[in-house]
Amino acid sequence: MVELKEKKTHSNAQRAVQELRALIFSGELAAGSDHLETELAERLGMSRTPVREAALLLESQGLLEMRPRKGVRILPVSSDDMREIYDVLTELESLAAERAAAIGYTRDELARLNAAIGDMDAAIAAENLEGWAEADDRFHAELVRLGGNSRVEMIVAMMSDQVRRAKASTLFIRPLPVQSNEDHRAVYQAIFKGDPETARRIHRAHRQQAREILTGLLEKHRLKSL
Amino acid sequence: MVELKEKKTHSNAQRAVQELRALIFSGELAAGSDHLETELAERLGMSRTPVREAALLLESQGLLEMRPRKGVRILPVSSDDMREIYDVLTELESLAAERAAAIGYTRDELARLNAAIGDMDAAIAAENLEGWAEADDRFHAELVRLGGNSRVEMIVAMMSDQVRRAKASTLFIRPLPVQSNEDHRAVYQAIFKGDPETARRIHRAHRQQAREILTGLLEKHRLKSL
DNA sequence: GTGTTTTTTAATGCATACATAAATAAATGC
DNA sequence: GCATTTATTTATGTATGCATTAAAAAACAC
Repeated sequence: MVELKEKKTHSNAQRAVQELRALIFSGELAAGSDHLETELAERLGMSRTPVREAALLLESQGLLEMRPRKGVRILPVSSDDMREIYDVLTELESLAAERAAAIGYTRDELARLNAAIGDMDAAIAAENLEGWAEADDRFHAELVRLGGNSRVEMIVAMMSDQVRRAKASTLFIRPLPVQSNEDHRAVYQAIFKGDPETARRIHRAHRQQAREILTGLLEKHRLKSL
Repeated sequence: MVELKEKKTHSNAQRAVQELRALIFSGELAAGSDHLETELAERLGMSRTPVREAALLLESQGLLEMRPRKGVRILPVSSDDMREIYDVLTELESLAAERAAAIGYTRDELARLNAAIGDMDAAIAAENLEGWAEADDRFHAELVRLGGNSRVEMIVAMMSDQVRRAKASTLFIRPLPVQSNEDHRAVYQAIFKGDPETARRIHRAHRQQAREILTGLLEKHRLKSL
């Protein structure tokens, strides 16, 4: 059998991280399910060593848990977890908004943020929920990037990962987020005008409201974990 | 040669994590220094495998960096890093203070927090800086614990680790933190009385001030990295 | 001496082997 | 039958070997 020799731009361990993430987000590795290292290794076509290293990383990111002899467990996210995560996101994103406003960006530098807002509007008009969710993610990621604190960026990315699956599950039981974009615009304006207090205050309120809506939904629908 | 058969309560990988942390905090593995996996493995009396796993974990915690062929680099902490870290700590600890106040604890449940404040007073009176630093750490850790958000706890612990070495280096060039404990008491009071807004506001101001003092010191003494 | 190519060295990334210990099944006693 | 012990299985944790390849050293040209 002839091996296809593809150029290896990534190490196997890196590939394992990416592929495991993809499997988790797609739900192929369901929340709460257990998987032996050997099984995952075979699935990814590599030995246990790089799989183990990848799993160790994903464990530190809170996506899974390695339990001796029970295999790798994909962590479910409970509504309590969701509350914790949203609280962290609220604080750190508000900080980012404040800092972004304090730094003072040009309209050009804020183009991506603005574009995300536009895309959300368009998606809402088209009732395209996935499109809206994608643009919303983009808005928040860009906001945090503009905040200029690499640690905040990292933590927010990590927490966002943890809720990503939940978002997919709740997307279709949510109300259309029409109010949401007014907040986004107001945050954008405050950043552009260089008004840190306003940027913080509005974004904070925005996030707290999002939290209430989401946790309310989860409880109403008895979704204890995702 | 007879092997001493000690009971192994921890895996080698866990031991490696603990010992590497200890070596880093003690400065035996100095910030900025490089160390080959083989060297560390020999030093810890185990093979490369568990050392590698430990290093992977510590990398995810921001204590070191694994660079192919260059070995494991113990990460220095620049004054910019310090600013980032303090900003994160400010936000998340303030959240914890607010939540702790909202939860409403009895005097008994707040005993450890109160004890830490007392110990700081005593240490200041005795001009025992290490003692003060230890009690200060204890205060902050307990505050965060009372906040009841496990993710906040984890992140704060991680960030605190990153500044731990810096604290040791700057401890003796700092002014005696006399004002500091008034803030601590006020935060304690607000939590005990169940006043979330006050708890948040005071702790936030306290942390921001600490940040200013520390970054000011670092720049004054031209300590670019630690 | 300086810049370029070739050779050598050696650190890592990964596969593999295996001892250990947990979990399960089988065997035994009553 | 049921409880208890023993045997068996098997997933992990770790050591080890090796191919790969980046970096260092050497050889070479000029």
